[in-house]
Amino acid sequence: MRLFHVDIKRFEVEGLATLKDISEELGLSVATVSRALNDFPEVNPKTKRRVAETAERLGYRPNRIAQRLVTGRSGMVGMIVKIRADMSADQTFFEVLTGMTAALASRDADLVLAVDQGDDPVAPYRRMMERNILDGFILNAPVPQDPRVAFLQEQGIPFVMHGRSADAVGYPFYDIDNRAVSSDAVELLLALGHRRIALMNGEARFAYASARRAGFEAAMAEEGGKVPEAFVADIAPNESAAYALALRWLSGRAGPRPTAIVCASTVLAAGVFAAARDVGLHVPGDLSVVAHDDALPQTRAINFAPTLTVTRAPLRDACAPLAHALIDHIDGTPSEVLQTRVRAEMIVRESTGPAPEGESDPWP
Amino acid sequence: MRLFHVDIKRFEVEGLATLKDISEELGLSVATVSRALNDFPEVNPKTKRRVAETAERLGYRPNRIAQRLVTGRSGMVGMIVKIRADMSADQTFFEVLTGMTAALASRDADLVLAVDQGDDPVAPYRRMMERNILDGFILNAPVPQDPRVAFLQEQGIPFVMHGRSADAVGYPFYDIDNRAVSSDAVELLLALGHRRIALMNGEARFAYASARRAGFEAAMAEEGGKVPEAFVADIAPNESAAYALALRWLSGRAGPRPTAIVCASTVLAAGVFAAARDVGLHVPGDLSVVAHDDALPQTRAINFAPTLTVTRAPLRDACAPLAHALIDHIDGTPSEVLQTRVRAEMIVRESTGPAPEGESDPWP
DNA sequence: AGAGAAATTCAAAACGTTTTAAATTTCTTG
DNA sequence: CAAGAAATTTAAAACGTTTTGAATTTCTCT
Repeated sequence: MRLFHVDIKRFEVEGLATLKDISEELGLSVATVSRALNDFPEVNPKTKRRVAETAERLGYRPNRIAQRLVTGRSGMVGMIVKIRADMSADQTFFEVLTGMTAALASRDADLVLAVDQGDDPVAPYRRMMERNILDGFILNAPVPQDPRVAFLQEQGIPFVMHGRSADAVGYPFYDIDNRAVSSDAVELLLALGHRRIALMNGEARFAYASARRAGFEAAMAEEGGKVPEAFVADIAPNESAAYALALRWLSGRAGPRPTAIVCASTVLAAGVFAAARDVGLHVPGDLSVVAHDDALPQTRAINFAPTLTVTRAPLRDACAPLAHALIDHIDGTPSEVLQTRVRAEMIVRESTGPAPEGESDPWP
Repeated sequence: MRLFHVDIKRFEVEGLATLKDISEELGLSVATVSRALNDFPEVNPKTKRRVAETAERLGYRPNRIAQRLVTGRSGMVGMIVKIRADMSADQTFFEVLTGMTAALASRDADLVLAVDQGDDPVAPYRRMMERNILDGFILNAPVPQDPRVAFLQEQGIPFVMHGRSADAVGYPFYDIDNRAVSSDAVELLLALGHRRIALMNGEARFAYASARRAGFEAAMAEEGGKVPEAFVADIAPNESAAYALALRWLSGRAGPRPTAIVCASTVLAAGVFAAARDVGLHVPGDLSVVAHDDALPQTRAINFAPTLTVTRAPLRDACAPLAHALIDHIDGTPSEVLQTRVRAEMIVRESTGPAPEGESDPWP
């Protein structure tokens, strides 16, 4: 690529002042102007005021590129968005996007998005890194042994993860206790007398799904129960997949009917509700349903009839902590103090009730 | 914001070579290494080869920040995405995104996205411009007297527009002939004997909707027809709005029933189909339907039953021309030669047929 | 061998900013 | 007033790359 300098200059913003302009007008050095604007303590307050006023008047704006060249920092952090073949993205996409944009803005940082449709999870990071413009990355949807982690750590690129790829990791993250998401739900249902509890989990490839399955199975094992394989399922995150599976479970075709189902999301719960209705089961009289709720506008648990009992962890609550963690990490804070674990809140609503009479037999 | 240099350096990529490393190893000047890598004609081919091989071996990658500082170019172009209050975006979003990303990559450029939920259309551009990192912008969904255009032109920032805000504009664009979208549909329907043709248009605030209304009304006027106001409607781009309006039209509550409807999108056509079915009308026997088709995967005209007659202009076809126009414009090509107008293709399928017997009376 | 032309490479400046360490100025004290 | 300390400002180098115009090298011809 042949780069030109002469013609391009006409596209530069007219009237933009540099430190040099300010220094000439005030009879100060460029270094002093820079130190004044950056609030260095040894600069006289009066000098600081004069510099600030002149900068304002001349419309000075720092050249971020020049800053980046010297400091290695641009104030821009990246996020890669995975696009599916059908041109959709995870439904949480915009929620995260807007929350993260706002949170980063409070730290004078900008979010830079890029999309990816490829098969190599690392390639888009490599590509964005090549520009050498970004300060760091925000990662989400971790898988066990996430190759992105290895790559970014090897390259020494700061990043934070929404979720985590393992229990103990060497990077900053914000994660809910996914074991507790399942075990809390199981404990509530056990307390209500349920013994045949099924898990409708998220996609197996994600780390959160592994943790939830582990938490579910551990809680069931505490009660002395071993759940049949058919009733612990990892499925695609859509209502129709949930509907089909729930139909099989509730029709008795897969074995004894569960009296309760723990769902990975409110979307799956909607499918379960529809299946229960279609086989003539009443929620919660015949079947109790608990779901995990990311508190997305489109899938509100309170919009369900009956209202949905949930483990609730608003996705949006992750944005500010993640943004701050990333900026702090870029500033030099060690990873260990930037790892946030939160427990989802159990909110009992109408979709859970006592196990039906005569339906307290455990899984065989 | 206080910027630091010392501690941050530990995040720099290990082992990255600079031009200086190459020049030292080969005993050449930094200038020659640069000129060799940038294929300057006066550099000896043998020298070029030696430089290229050494760069490859040392893992040299250009520091884009340094290039940007000298040339004013970063190879990154921006696009602002409007997010609605319900956390959704235009359904064309991902289609444009992926197409544009690929097209820009072929020009060694990257797309940088930012989201906006505010009320001021100009503010996000101002904010992104403040970083002084982007080479230009891609704009879409123009409105008449688009304030973004005025702002970016005043600031001398290169941009291209998908669509245009007026008939004659001073910036590069890629646009379909929206007048012809309507008039082509009307002409087809007139040729089939239809006289009572209604227009279900897009949102009035967009420039394309104005053009389509004008084209529709002009084509109907050619036939000596004046369409009643009630049958030329600007509506929200969703199926339920279309369904409700079509019900009113087809029930006869708004006046004589139209024998044909021209829809702004396939989404609206789906609403019209549903309404026709619900009032017992047959498509195309009782009602012909033509829609504009952006050829999005989710809203395929061939997925309709009966298959849909459309004016077709795949949204994706805009991506490469827009990407190239922007890079060329940044390179100095004048706007006038970067303005592309395309005519949508008329594809006649099953949803259009002759006007029903005894239904050839024009609008009153 | 010398002169002139052509080919090739180089030194230096530029881009705008930050920061180290030195220089300069101001203040305090005897 | 002079000396010393503290406060403030500055010169210079750095960041990595590009490009102008000059310098150097190579080639050709007499």
